[in-house]
Amino acid sequence: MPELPEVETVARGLRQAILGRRILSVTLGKTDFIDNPAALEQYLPGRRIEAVERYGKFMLLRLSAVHGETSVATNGDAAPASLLVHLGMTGQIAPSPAEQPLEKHTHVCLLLDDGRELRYTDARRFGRIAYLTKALLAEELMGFGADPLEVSKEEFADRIRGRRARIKALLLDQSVLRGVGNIYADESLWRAKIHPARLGANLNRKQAETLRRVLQDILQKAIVLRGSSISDFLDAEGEPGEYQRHHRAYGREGKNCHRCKTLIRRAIVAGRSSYFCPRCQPSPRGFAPLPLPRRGKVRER
DNA sequence: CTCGATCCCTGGACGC
DNA sequence: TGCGTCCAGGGATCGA
Repeated sequence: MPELPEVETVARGLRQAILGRRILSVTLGKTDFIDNPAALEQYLPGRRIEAVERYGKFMLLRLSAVHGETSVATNGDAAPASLLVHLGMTGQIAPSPAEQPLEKHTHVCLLLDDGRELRYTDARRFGRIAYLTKALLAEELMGFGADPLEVSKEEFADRIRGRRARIKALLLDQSVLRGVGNIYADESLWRAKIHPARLGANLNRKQAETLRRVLQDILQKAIVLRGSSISDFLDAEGEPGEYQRHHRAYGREGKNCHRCKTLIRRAIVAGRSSYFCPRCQPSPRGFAPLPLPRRGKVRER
């Protein structure tokens, strides 16, 4: 599940691999996850990929203007634009030699001017792709919260302590912080010894600052290790990440807490499976974890 | 404002 | 061995 570290890893790989390439043509498969498929076919060819940026869990491929000849490009769509890519749960994007057979679930192929194709595959199609003009992009990015790696102590505390929602819900809310998902929310709460079901407003300043600090540390370490591969995340080079080996809470139901040996438990918080240590992360009143499953469940390495 | 429920989608794990 | 069922989850949306 690509979150900030995974998306950052992919963006860096893409930056190395396709910066400066020109898009020659577009081939689409299933398009129900693409905002306006016709716009991709109409406006991408001829444009150069000038930058690859990350914004929360989005990747932004910055595209050059289409210059010169008139073509059919009307309504101001010759200006610089962006291709927005969200990997959803199972999205992968990577360049391949154009002659290489297509992986299953390949839905977008961008033929590049060096003979390769930038291919997007996504089994579940929870991802999103959109061709956006400058104005549409600005509109799209409105309403997102702070970058968790950049957010100041004061802003973080304000965004968390001013809210009566559960801390887990706040960490997952992209309008509070952009880029945190289920894995890094649980990992940072474990490190900060804060139960996911606690309310943001009930955290004191010290707890909020601890949470910010460990979240930043975890995200940075995860980026260095190229993200977590728990199901099928692969980066732009087709390589898995390594951070899953460092998970202390996520996916560890029934295993020992690395601090106190108590069994890690699971509960549904904010509609998501949440993993925590019932001893290190004291629960709010009346909040019970799910019963432990009798048989072992999937394990990560 | 905050909550839960529902939907989208497929592959893999699990139970019998 | 095979088949049905459940679950994973980011995000949108809707009703309470």
